[in-house]
Amino acid sequence: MTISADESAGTREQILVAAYHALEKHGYADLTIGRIGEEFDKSTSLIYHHFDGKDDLLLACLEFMLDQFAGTTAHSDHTDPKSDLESFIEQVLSIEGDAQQYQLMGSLVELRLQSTHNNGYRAHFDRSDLVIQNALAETVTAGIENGVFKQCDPDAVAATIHTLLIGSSVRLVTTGGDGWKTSVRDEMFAYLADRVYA
Amino acid sequence: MTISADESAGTREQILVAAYHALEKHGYADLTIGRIGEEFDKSTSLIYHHFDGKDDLLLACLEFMLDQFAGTTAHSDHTDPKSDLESFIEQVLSIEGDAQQYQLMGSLVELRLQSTHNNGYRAHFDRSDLVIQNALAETVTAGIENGVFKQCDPDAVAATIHTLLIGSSVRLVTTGGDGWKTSVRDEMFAYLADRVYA
DNA sequence: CTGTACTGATTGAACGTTCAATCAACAACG
DNA sequence: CGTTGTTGATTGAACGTTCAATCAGTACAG
Repeated sequence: MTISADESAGTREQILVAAYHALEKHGYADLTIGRIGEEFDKSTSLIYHHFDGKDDLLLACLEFMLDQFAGTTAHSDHTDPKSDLESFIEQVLSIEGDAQQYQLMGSLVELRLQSTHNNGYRAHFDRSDLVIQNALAETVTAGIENGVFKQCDPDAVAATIHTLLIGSSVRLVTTGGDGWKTSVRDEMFAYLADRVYA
Repeated sequence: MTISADESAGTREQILVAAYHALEKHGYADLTIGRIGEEFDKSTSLIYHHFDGKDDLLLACLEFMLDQFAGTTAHSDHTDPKSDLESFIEQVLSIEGDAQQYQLMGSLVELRLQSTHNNGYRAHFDRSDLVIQNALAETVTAGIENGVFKQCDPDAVAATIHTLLIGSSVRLVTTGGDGWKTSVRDEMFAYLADRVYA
């Protein structure tokens, strides 16, 4: 999932991509309008011609990323729900390898925390959680219909996995050790084996 | 767990308590040295006489809080490990009721996120995770020895619960809906019933 | 007299945002 | 065809605010 914008893209989209790259490079805490401006070839103040301000831009950038995610994840064929589930989990837990994705994950958690003060962000992450959880629940439902999974509550399983992955993301980007990681993975798979897999 | 400092306390501790209350009141994002100064009766600039700076003060405040936590939690008699475990979980999941504790939980997540840029914070939360996980693991171990719990890996169970609670904390302070909460609670207890309870 | 605790004023930097001015494209009109 | 008016994109400079940190000076204890 690489994001780029050639010169043909509209200015507004160029700015969105610039914000994305600035997030990758600096994280949210060190993100300034100036640094976003450095990531594209026009003037920094032009941003205010296309967006109401910093928050407006970042919110649009989040929507941009979520659409990107929804586009790639949605409409899986659901041939192998078990591997869909496990590779989704693995993708989160093994993100340390890619430095950019790792930084981006940190930025996303930082942005999520802004929901505390800002209702716009809160609305976004409410929707974001819904999208991700529904994708997970759909996978579980498909597995039940395939007979690969036993009867269970797909939404509850999805909510639990998602919450566990949020916790894992936070620990990944904020703590040093990784002894917890294999433990959590093992227990999560044991939970799935007990409660979900047929 | 109420924190206060009467006039007899040393100035350094008064400042720590002031920082704690400022965190409760404003959250980390809106926390300034000035606002910490408002929370105690001496001059704001006095802070720099007792601490190297903002980061130094907040780190000391975190240590202060962790010691407080370790003091109250440690040395439980472990008579009823099952209820110890469940009330710990419930305490996190039901924090919305207490506005101050809720704000503080948000602040703690915000502070945790600083580990991304700041090694001092990272070291603290490494230790903090260790303390909490060890407390949980001790409870599980006690349960196994009591015969209330079946044979399992106490550290792995502790890591999983702790990660799930971190994720829950983040969702609690950052999202609106709470449909996920009862789902997660139910699945978590089902996980415990399958993997831990005898 | 010496050092420690403490204070109020001040500094300097960073940052989001605004704004007047310029430029390029294009349509209308005589 | 050439002039003029209009609109949106773009720029660089500047403003106002916030905030962490510093500093010179005062009070007081030993």
